[in-house]
Amino acid sequence: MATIKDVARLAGVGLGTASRVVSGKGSVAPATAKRVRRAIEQLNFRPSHAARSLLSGSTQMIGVYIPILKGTFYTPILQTIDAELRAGGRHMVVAFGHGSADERRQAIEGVQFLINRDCDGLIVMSNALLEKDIVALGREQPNIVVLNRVFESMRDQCFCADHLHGGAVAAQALLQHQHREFAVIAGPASSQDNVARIAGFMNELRRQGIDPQTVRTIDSDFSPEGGWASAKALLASKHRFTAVFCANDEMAVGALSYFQETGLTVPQRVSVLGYDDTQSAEYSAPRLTSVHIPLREVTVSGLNCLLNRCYDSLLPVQREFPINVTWRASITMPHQQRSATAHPRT
Amino acid sequence: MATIKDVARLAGVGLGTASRVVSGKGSVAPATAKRVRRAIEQLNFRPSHAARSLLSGSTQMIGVYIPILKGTFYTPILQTIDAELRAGGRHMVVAFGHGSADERRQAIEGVQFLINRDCDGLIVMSNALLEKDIVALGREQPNIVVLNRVFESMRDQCFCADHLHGGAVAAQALLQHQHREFAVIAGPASSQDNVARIAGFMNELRRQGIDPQTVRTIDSDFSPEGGWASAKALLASKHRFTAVFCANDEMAVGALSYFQETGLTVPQRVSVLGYDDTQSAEYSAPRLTSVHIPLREVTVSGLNCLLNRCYDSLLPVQREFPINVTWRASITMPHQQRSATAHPRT
DNA sequence: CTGAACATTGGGAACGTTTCCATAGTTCTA
DNA sequence: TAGAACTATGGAAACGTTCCCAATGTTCAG
Repeated sequence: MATIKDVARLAGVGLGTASRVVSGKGSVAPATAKRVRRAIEQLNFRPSHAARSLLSGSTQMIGVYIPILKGTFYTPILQTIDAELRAGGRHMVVAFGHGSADERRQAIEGVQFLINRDCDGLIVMSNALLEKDIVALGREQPNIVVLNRVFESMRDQCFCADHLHGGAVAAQALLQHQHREFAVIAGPASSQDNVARIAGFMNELRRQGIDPQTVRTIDSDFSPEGGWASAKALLASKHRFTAVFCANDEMAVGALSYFQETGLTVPQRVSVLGYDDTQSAEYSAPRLTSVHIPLREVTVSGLNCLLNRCYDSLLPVQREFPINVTWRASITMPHQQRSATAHPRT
Repeated sequence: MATIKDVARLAGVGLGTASRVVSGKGSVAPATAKRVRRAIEQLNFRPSHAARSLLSGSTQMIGVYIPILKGTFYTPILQTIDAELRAGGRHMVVAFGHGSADERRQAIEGVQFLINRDCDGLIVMSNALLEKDIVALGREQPNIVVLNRVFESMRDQCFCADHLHGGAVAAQALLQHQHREFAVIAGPASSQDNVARIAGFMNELRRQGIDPQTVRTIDSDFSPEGGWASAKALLASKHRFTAVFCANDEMAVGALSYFQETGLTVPQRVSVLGYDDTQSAEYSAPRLTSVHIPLREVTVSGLNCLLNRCYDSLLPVQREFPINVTWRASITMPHQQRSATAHPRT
């Protein structure tokens, strides 16, 4: 690989001049610049990032930690980060957890890995991390932004939609359609955003005169498998409900699948509401009505906040994110359906 | 950030000695090593990758280009690459295309970007790239491996399941269930692996005495939207069929969604077969029977081949990949169903 | 006791940039 | 026309490693 010295030699100029042409800083006589550019072309010279990083102390590299790359939730986030970053000539390096056990250790290791790789900044998503973990990590690399979760000790570096409100929106959607008997398929209790949306849902129910005690909640794990199994458990429990609120779309899809298997048609016999409005909601059978979280805006704001920290730029950052529901086909009025337990074919 | 000089000074040793302890090469007296390690601990020293790269000429970084991160096809690939790489202390940097128009230019730019970032090697997936593009790119960085597609000029760097055979497997699955009237929802004609699986499907049909002319094929785009629209077009065309072969799961899911909307129950009235056996097949409604491609093995083999090139390791590489079908609920015998066009409720 | 073999150590050179300073040449001002 | 103010240029220093060579100390065979 040609170096800038080769370029300088070929162009018959000094090292400094060649460098000035490459980086575009400082003044160079037009004729000289042209000669240098020709040499660059001829040698197919491209500056070494390693050398630049060494000198500048900046790698132009942002690390992203994602607990698991499965399902449709995280992919748009990565896509967004990559696009934004690459537009600015920087790049993204990713570390994934591999799911299953010991997520906390995985998260710590993953983030550590990214820090060791000299990332200028980090974007972290994890429910398994504890407050003290993030604090410890932050000591090594203060440029951290957290998505979809808030740590009290660093609120201004956390970007998260108001899931308490999101839960309320979900409840309203169902109440609006005259539903009064509910079931809930919740995410894991360890997930902060899950508990917020469930709490929001229950609060709104209470506010509208429905006793949260009457709703049967099953805790699951955000996966379609979990949704499927929860739907099964729900039906087995003989609890009466005309609508199910699922804490994310993946579980809703799993539930849809189970209902279909048992001949309980949606929405004719049960209404189903999803959450997140991810791609899996769009073409499920039936298409899933879901609470829409503007994840793109959340991501961009978080990223911008990070870039502002790392490179003192002044990118716009937004802290409030509107939540609404995307209406599709999985919800109808209950007088058009009979209670789920009434005639399950199972 | 502490440097190795600080470590040496604090430990009261020379630069070389400190370096020997850090890298674990060369001999150091146990007592000295201990002092150095303590200094490392105390200063929280971590070696600079930039400096190492500069000296060694290797970044320990593998670039991955993916045309678009949407749906469930590419995510397990990324997950696999990340896990394998990270286990070896290396890391992955990703560049995505943003879909839509001009995929070829996007792919070239994306790969160029990765090359400029000094990746030691590249994994590329793209149907839009031309033979000459990959050749040109290969001149700049010869360590390239291509997944799920084969370029004639670099067969040994391409890892791809035998989709011609995959298509045949698909046909057999349907024929086995007594189907004789078919429709096909195909991927884009520009996609090499798509045309292979369709050709394989048709060949097998012919071999078993069915005229491929009698099957109605609709070209689509691998997306659920496309599958949905194609299913609609299929029904509108009044073509008779008892089974649909979809060239990937995403389109199959879209088709399932459309069939559900129009009351055409699957598999009672139409059988649907997917391809790739991705996660979207697992919890669709009904669960989708799909041709299983061992994508993990393909990915690992490709990656290993690349690592062998980059770091002359001797990781195992596999070139033949078994294809079979994962049976779920979307296929049944046609005498249990009536031809799709017979009574569409539409 | 002597010299050879070996273990341990210190420090300079090099990797490929950018930045800064010094120098030379050129234009402008009074 | 003298000097000031620029512009254009070359090259040394520095970034943080690793590798190599030289130097020192230690052990051991004869």
